[in-house]
Amino acid sequence: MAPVPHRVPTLTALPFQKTSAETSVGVLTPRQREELARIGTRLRLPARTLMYEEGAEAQWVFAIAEGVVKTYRELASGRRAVTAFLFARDLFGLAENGRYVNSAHAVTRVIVYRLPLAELTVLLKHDSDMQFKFLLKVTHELREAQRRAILLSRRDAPGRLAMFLGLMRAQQDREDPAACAISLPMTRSDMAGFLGLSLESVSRASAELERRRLVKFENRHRVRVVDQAGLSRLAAAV
Amino acid sequence: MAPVPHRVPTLTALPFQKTSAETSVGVLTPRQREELARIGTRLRLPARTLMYEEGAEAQWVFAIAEGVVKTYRELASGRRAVTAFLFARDLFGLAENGRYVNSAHAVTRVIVYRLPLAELTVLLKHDSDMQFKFLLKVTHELREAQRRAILLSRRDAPGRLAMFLGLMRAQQDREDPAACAISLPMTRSDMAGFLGLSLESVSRASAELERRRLVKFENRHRVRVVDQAGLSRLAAAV
DNA sequence: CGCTACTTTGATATTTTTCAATCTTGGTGG
DNA sequence: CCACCAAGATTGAAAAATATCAAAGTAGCG
Repeated sequence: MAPVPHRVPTLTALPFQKTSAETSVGVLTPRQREELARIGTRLRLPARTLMYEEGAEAQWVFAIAEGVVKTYRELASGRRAVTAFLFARDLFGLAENGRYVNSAHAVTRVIVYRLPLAELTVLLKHDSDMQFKFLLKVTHELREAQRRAILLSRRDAPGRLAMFLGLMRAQQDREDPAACAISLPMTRSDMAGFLGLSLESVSRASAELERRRLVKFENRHRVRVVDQAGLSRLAAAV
Repeated sequence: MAPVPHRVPTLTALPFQKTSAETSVGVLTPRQREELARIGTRLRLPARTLMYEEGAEAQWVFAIAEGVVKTYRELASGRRAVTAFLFARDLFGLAENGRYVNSAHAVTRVIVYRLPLAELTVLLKHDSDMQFKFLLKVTHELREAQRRAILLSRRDAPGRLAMFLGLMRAQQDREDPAACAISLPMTRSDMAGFLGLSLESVSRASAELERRRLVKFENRHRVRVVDQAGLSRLAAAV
């Protein structure tokens, strides 16, 4: 896949129907990207920026051009449940009854397009083809959420972590298929919030994967896959 | 909300933006419902009918008029992970690259509309307003999947079950707001698959909720809520 | 260079899973 | 109409895993 310039917003998703080439489509046309750029604002935000909070009035939808974002909910216990990690070409901030359902934080430095909901709605209703691509995208995110639910239905921490590494790898393959190292820009605490584990369990599961010689942590935010087959086997052994 | 006749297919979802009344919109117009009915086939299926299997070629999308459907995946371990329970006015069977990502089974006797994917796609691209309602619906299902992920990130079985009962209650409130009993048409095994617990744990959690006098099981498929406040408190104590 | 936030490691407690046996219930056929 | 059967559900005891609490170790950043 040719790299897509990020001067203007775009999306990727898999189609409903079979395509001859298995490339992910849903990429917007240059024309559609210009239209989005016209109604939206390009923002460059430092890491750890709070982009919006759960329950706040939702005026915008966001499309990521670069970087990683997490969406999460604060639970009554004080725990933060991470609902998703989002990457370049992903969409987030779809509100319910005019209010955001999650909070959103920049994990790394990010470049996002902030799209006003009202104008986006008008645009989508006028451009049926673009709307279809949004539909594909949201469907794609639904399937991602289902995959995560399957991950969470596992009981063993090393297995959950192995699946998580698989998800991250698949994500990053789109950007750089040759990479044999997986980047984990989020903290262990974020991972714990995503994996439904305690922070300590994530740490121990990491050590366990390393002990089994499946991966090697080059540093806290970078894992090299040592035994791809073994890691995949563990990830698939749900 | 007035009951909607099910002669023709429909959908419900919550809007992105704030509506004066908080009723769930996204309900199709009579005209749109007729268009769907025209391209689709109304099917009446007995309980336990297999509607499609994971990996099969996806020719149709389904809309439920009556009854309950489960979508699930068979895991390598033999466990069945239930990805969703679906009810009247829900949509399922959205494929990826022309193949179903889950299998679908009728839990009860169901009436569904089977919509040919190719024709539906054309229809959506022509009827921008209907497509927007599909977008709302899929977004709604995405949020449901996120809620479930939060449920799964809990560790305690009684808490998970309490949240599940809350979800079921919210679902059934749409149909019959006055009901103080929750119907659980699925088996304990299905619930276990949805909750990421063992069948035995679901059984024990049910007994525990009853012991705490939060609910009373009238029979295996029907629970009466005895202490609504206590049940909600437990469900919210994530 | 030292602080602070993040991470790892250790020991114990809690919870669920697992394996096994028993009990119910709904459907079927004599 | 009743008895039987099989699938589904419950209960019990032991084992396995993670959570929790506590303390020590790292690493990045000013």
